[in-house]
Order: sequence, then structure tokens, then C-alpha cells
Amino acid sequence: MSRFSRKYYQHDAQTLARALLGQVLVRVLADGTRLAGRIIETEAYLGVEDKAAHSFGGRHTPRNAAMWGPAGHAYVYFIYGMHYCVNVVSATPGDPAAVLLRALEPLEGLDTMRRHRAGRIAASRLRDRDLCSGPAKLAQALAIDRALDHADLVMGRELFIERGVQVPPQDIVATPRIGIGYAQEWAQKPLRFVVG
DNA sequence: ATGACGATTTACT
DNA sequence: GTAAATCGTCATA
Repeated sequence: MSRFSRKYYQHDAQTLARALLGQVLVRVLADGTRLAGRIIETEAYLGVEDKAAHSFGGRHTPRNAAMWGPAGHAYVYFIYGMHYCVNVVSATPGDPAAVLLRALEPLEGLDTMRRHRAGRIAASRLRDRDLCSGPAKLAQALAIDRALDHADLVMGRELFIERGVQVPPQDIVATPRIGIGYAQEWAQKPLRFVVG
């Protein structure tokens, strides 16, 4: 299965957010188990100008350090005291932009994903489509946590992206981003991308 | 040292 | 639709 080169990730976040739709996020567990899902929802966080981005105003802290690093690495952060979210770092060093992965269509390892998710919810009530239907859900299903912050998606063995089927522009719906009402005028911008 | 808050999910009325 | 869960992070002091 083919992966993308570093160069693939070195575009602005909005371009990368669209390009990632249809590609396949792969997680390989320590025991070799492969978990995979087709990326179907993303959001672009543009950098120092973007009031919704963790890097807004040039904020450079231990938590968001990965956003400032090279493209093609993961930025994983902990939020609301209980959830992890996964980003793909875009652009280049010095331009702290990233793409939040918001939902996957589960492809491989559904049983294991269900087990990971069942810690908080009755397994029998979990439908396939609900395994990865949110940024924290997909992180939990794929067992992605702080340890994978900074993971290299180009060279790494635990977390990477494989080439899927590119979603044509006319099949992509752009909407405002979720959960960033505090970001004023940036809250309205159509930087969330969903496969239509 | 302290306090306010969050790129969410889930359960419940 | 509303609210609770739950704590690391960061700005302020």
C-alpha cells in the first residue's frame, strides 16, 4: 500500500484538508493489529491568524509544539479532561497550521475498535458507523493518545496514511467548523470539509 | 499558586 | 435540547 511523501503534506491546511478526504488513516498496534479507516471529515486550522487555532497569535507552547514542526507529523492533544484529538500537520516549519481529523469510515479492525470504544459505552449499542464518527471517537477507536503526538506519518510504523480514492471537489461539502464559537469571525468560515 | 476554560461525548429530560 | 463528566493547559499574579 502506498504512502504519501513529505511533499504531499507541505501545502496550506485548507488544501490538505480537502486532499485528505478519501485517504486511509492506518494505526498499527504494538501487537501488529492493523486498524484503518477512510477519512470522511476534516477541518483546517490555518495558523497565527486563525482565532480558532491553538497557534493563534503566535502561541507556541509545549502542547501545540507539533503544529510548529515539519509537515506530515501528527499533532495529538488532550481536551475536556478526557478526550484526544488527532491532527495532521501541514505547511512547513514556522507556519503552525494543521488539519483536524473529525471522522472515519471504519475499514479494518472493527472488532478491536469496538473493544476500544466499549470502555465507555455498551458495546452492543455501538453500530459500525458510530465507531469513528467524531474526532475523539476516532482517536479512542484507534488507540491514539499523547504517545503519538509528533508521530511521523511519512516514516513511522505506528500511525500513517495510505493512498485511498481521492474525493472529487464536487463531492466535498464545506461548512463552518464545529465547537469554536469563541473564534468570532473565524467561526463562520467554511473550513470544515465533509464527503457529500 | 490559582482559576477559567476547552477543535467532545454521552446520557438524560 | 440541555447538562454533566473531568483535568491538562495556559494566562495571570
